[in-house]
Amino acid sequence: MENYQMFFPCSSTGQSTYPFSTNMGSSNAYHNLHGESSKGFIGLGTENHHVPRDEVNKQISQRTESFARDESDEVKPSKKKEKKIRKPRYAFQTRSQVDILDDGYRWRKYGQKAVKNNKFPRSYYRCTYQGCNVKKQVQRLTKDEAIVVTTYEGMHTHQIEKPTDNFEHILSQMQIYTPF
DNA sequence: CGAATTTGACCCGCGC
DNA sequence: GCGCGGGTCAAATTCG
Repeated sequence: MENYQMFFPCSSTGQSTYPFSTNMGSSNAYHNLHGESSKGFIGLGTENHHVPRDEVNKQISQRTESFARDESDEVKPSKKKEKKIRKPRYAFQTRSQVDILDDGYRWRKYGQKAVKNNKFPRSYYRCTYQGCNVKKQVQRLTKDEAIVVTTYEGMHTHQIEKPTDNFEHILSQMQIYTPF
Protein backbone atom coordinates (compact mmCIF):
# COMPACT_ATOMS: atom_id res chain seq x y z
CA MET A 1 0.00 0.00 0.00
CA GLU A 2 2.64 2.37 0.93
CA ASN A 3 4.66 1.32 -2.04
CA TYR A 4 1.83 1.74 -4.38
CA GLN A 5 3.65 4.28 -6.41
CA MET A 6 6.48 1.92 -7.05
CA PHE A 7 4.15 0.03 -9.21
CA PHE A 8 4.72 2.62 -11.87
CA PRO A 9 8.45 2.71 -12.17
CA CYS A 10 8.39 4.56 -15.42
CA SER A 11 10.23 7.48 -13.96
CA SER A 12 12.43 6.42 -11.13
CA THR A 13 13.49 2.82 -11.14
CA GLY A 14 14.02 2.70 -14.82
CA GLN A 15 12.69 -0.22 -16.79
CA SER A 16 11.47 -3.27 -15.08
CA THR A 17 9.46 -6.16 -16.29
CA TYR A 18 6.35 -5.15 -14.49
CA PRO A 19 3.37 -7.11 -15.62
CA PHE A 20 0.85 -4.43 -16.26
CA SER A 21 2.74 -1.27 -16.07
CA THR A 22 2.88 0.52 -19.35
CA ASN A 23 1.89 -0.34 -22.82
CA MET A 24 5.38 -1.19 -23.86
CA GLY A 25 6.44 -2.72 -20.62
CA SER A 26 3.59 -5.14 -20.49
CA SER A 27 4.82 -7.06 -23.45
CA ASN A 28 8.06 -7.68 -21.69
CA ALA A 29 6.39 -9.27 -18.79
CA TYR A 30 4.30 -11.43 -20.99
CA HIS A 31 7.33 -12.69 -22.78
CA ASN A 32 8.91 -13.38 -19.51
CA LEU A 33 6.02 -15.57 -18.51
CA HIS A 34 5.91 -17.14 -21.85
CA GLY A 35 9.53 -18.04 -21.75
CA GLU A 36 9.54 -19.39 -18.26
CA SER A 37 6.68 -21.79 -18.25
CA SER A 38 6.38 -22.18 -21.99
CA LYS A 39 2.66 -21.84 -21.92
CA GLY A 40 2.11 -18.90 -19.71
CA PHE A 41 -1.08 -18.92 -17.76
CA ILE A 42 -2.88 -20.65 -20.54
CA GLY A 43 -1.68 -23.94 -19.26
CA LEU A 44 -2.86 -25.33 -16.00
CA GLY A 45 -1.40 -23.77 -12.96
CA THR A 46 -0.26 -27.02 -11.49
CA GLU A 47 3.07 -26.82 -13.13
CA ASN A 48 4.83 -25.06 -10.36
CA HIS A 49 7.95 -26.99 -10.92
CA HIS A 50 9.96 -24.07 -9.70
CA VAL A 51 9.15 -24.75 -6.10
CA PRO A 52 10.81 -27.85 -4.73
CA ARG A 53 8.63 -30.33 -2.85
CA ASP A 54 5.62 -28.24 -3.62
CA GLU A 55 2.42 -29.47 -2.19
CA VAL A 56 0.43 -26.67 -3.60
CA ASN A 57 -1.33 -29.14 -5.81
CA LYS A 58 -3.41 -30.27 -2.97
CA GLN A 59 -7.05 -29.81 -3.35
CA ILE A 60 -8.90 -27.11 -1.63
CA SER A 61 -10.27 -28.25 1.63
CA GLN A 62 -13.72 -27.23 2.58
CA ARG A 63 -14.89 -26.29 5.97
CA THR A 64 -17.59 -28.42 7.43
CA GLU A 65 -19.24 -26.51 10.19
CA SER A 66 -19.64 -23.27 8.38
CA PHE A 67 -23.22 -22.45 9.01
CA ALA A 68 -23.54 -19.02 7.60
CA ARG A 69 -20.99 -19.13 4.95
CA ASP A 70 -21.80 -16.97 2.04
CA GLU A 71 -24.80 -17.62 -0.06
CA SER A 72 -23.56 -20.62 -1.95
CA ASP A 73 -20.61 -22.71 -1.14
CA GLU A 74 -19.89 -24.65 -4.19
CA VAL A 75 -18.87 -27.97 -2.76
CA LYS A 76 -20.79 -29.71 -0.09
CA PRO A 77 -18.75 -31.61 2.46
CA SER A 78 -19.30 -35.12 3.68
CA LYS A 79 -19.80 -36.50 0.22
CA LYS A 80 -18.41 -36.19 -3.18
CA LYS A 81 -15.37 -38.35 -3.17
CA GLU A 82 -15.55 -39.78 -6.59
CA LYS A 83 -13.54 -37.06 -8.17
CA LYS A 84 -11.39 -34.43 -6.74
CA ILE A 85 -12.90 -31.03 -7.00
CA ARG A 86 -9.60 -29.36 -7.40
CA LYS A 87 -10.15 -26.14 -9.18
CA PRO A 88 -7.66 -25.17 -11.76
CA ARG A 89 -5.18 -22.65 -10.62
CA TYR A 90 -3.20 -20.32 -12.75
CA ALA A 91 0.25 -19.35 -11.72
CA PHE A 92 2.01 -16.28 -12.95
CA GLN A 93 5.60 -15.60 -12.42
CA THR A 94 6.50 -11.99 -12.55
CA ARG A 95 9.53 -10.00 -11.75
CA SER A 96 8.49 -7.25 -9.48
CA GLN A 97 9.61 -5.38 -6.45
CA VAL A 98 6.22 -5.32 -4.87
CA ASP A 99 4.08 -8.25 -3.93
CA ILE A 100 0.79 -6.62 -4.56
CA LEU A 101 0.13 -6.77 -8.24
CA ASP A 102 -2.84 -4.58 -8.83
CA ASP A 103 -4.85 -6.26 -11.51
CA GLY A 104 -7.87 -4.06 -11.24
CA TYR A 105 -9.84 -6.11 -8.77
CA ARG A 106 -10.20 -5.39 -5.12
CA TRP A 107 -8.68 -7.99 -2.87
CA ARG A 108 -8.97 -8.53 0.81
CA LYS A 109 -6.16 -10.28 2.55
CA TYR A 110 -7.33 -13.14 4.69
CA GLY A 111 -4.20 -14.95 5.66
CA GLN A 112 -0.48 -15.16 5.58
CA LYS A 113 1.68 -18.18 6.17
CA ALA A 114 5.31 -18.91 6.06
CA VAL A 115 6.32 -21.45 3.49
CA LYS A 116 8.78 -24.11 4.46
CA ASN A 117 11.48 -23.66 1.91
CA ASN A 118 10.92 -20.00 1.58
CA LYS A 119 11.98 -17.31 3.85
CA PHE A 120 9.24 -15.07 2.57
CA PRO A 121 5.67 -15.54 3.70
CA ARG A 122 2.85 -16.30 1.35
CA SER A 123 -0.15 -14.03 1.37
CA TYR A 124 -3.70 -15.10 0.68
CA TYR A 125 -6.20 -12.77 -0.89
CA ARG A 126 -9.83 -13.03 -1.78
CA CYS A 127 -11.93 -10.97 -4.10
CA THR A 128 -14.22 -8.71 -2.14
CA TYR A 129 -17.00 -8.72 -4.66
CA GLN A 130 -20.13 -10.24 -3.23
CA GLY A 131 -20.52 -13.73 -4.54
CA CYS A 132 -17.14 -13.81 -6.19
CA ASN A 133 -15.01 -16.48 -4.60
CA VAL A 134 -11.89 -15.88 -6.56
CA LYS A 135 -8.78 -16.32 -4.52
CA LYS A 136 -5.19 -15.62 -5.14
CA GLN A 137 -1.98 -16.12 -3.31
CA VAL A 138 1.22 -14.25 -3.66
CA GLN A 139 4.56 -15.78 -2.94
CA ARG A 140 8.09 -14.64 -3.34
CA LEU A 141 10.90 -17.01 -4.10
CA THR A 142 13.84 -17.34 -1.82
CA LYS A 143 15.95 -18.33 -4.74
CA ASP A 144 15.38 -15.08 -6.49
CA GLU A 145 13.60 -12.55 -4.43
CA ALA A 146 12.88 -10.51 -7.47
CA ILE A 147 10.42 -13.14 -8.61
CA VAL A 148 6.90 -13.02 -7.35
CA VAL A 149 4.61 -15.93 -8.03
CA THR A 150 0.95 -15.07 -8.10
CA THR A 151 -1.50 -17.93 -8.20
CA TYR A 152 -5.07 -17.23 -9.17
CA GLU A 153 -7.87 -19.61 -8.37
CA GLY A 154 -11.31 -19.37 -9.85
CA MET A 155 -12.85 -16.94 -12.21
CA HIS A 156 -14.29 -13.54 -11.60
CA THR A 157 -18.01 -13.30 -12.09
CA HIS A 158 -18.13 -9.57 -12.39
CA GLN A 159 -16.48 -6.67 -14.05
CA ILE A 160 -13.45 -4.86 -12.93
CA GLU A 161 -14.13 -2.20 -10.39
CA LYS A 162 -11.14 -0.13 -11.13
CA PRO A 163 -11.20 1.17 -14.67
CA THR A 164 -7.53 1.90 -14.90
CA ASP A 165 -7.72 2.45 -18.61
CA ASN A 166 -5.08 0.15 -19.99
CA PHE A 167 -5.44 -2.42 -17.29
CA GLU A 168 -8.99 -3.08 -18.19
CA HIS A 169 -8.08 -3.91 -21.70
CA ILE A 170 -5.37 -6.29 -20.65
CA LEU A 171 -7.61 -7.96 -18.15
CA SER A 172 -10.34 -8.50 -20.69
CA GLN A 173 -7.87 -10.30 -22.86
CA MET A 174 -6.76 -12.41 -19.96
CA GLN A 175 -10.27 -13.56 -19.39
CA ILE A 176 -10.53 -14.65 -22.94
CA TYR A 177 -7.42 -16.74 -22.62
CA THR A 178 -8.54 -18.72 -19.65
CA PRO A 179 -9.99 -22.12 -20.53
CA PHE A 180 -13.29 -21.65 -18.84
C1' DC B 1 -17.63 4.45 11.52
C1' DG B 2 -17.05 1.00 8.11
C1' DA B 3 -13.80 -1.54 5.54
C1' DA B 4 -9.41 -3.70 5.18
C1' DT B 5 -5.39 -5.83 7.43
C1' DT B 6 -2.95 -8.34 10.98
C1' DT B 7 -2.07 -12.35 13.37
C1' DG B 8 -2.57 -16.44 16.17
C1' DA B 9 -5.48 -20.35 16.41
C1' DC B 10 -7.74 -23.90 14.20
C1' DC B 11 -8.58 -27.39 10.64
C1' DC B 12 -7.45 -30.92 7.41
C1' DG B 13 -4.86 -34.01 4.37
C1' DC B 14 -0.94 -36.64 4.04
C1' DG B 15 3.40 -39.00 5.19
C1' DC B 16 5.88 -41.47 8.53
C1' DG C 1 -1.99 -42.20 15.41
C1' DC C 2 0.80 -38.31 15.43
C1' DG C 3 3.23 -34.52 13.57
C1' DC C 4 4.00 -31.44 9.82
C1' DG C 5 2.78 -28.28 6.42
C1' DG C 6 -0.45 -25.64 4.13
C1' DG C 7 -5.00 -23.15 4.01
C1' DT C 8 -8.70 -20.49 6.39
C1' DC C 9 -11.17 -18.21 10.14
C1' DA C 10 -12.03 -14.58 13.06
C1' DA C 11 -11.08 -11.27 16.73
C1' DA C 12 -8.48 -7.31 17.32
C1' DT C 13 -6.44 -3.53 15.28
C1' DT C 14 -5.47 -0.10 11.90
C1' DC C 15 -6.69 2.76 8.14
C1' DG C 16 -9.40 5.94 5.20
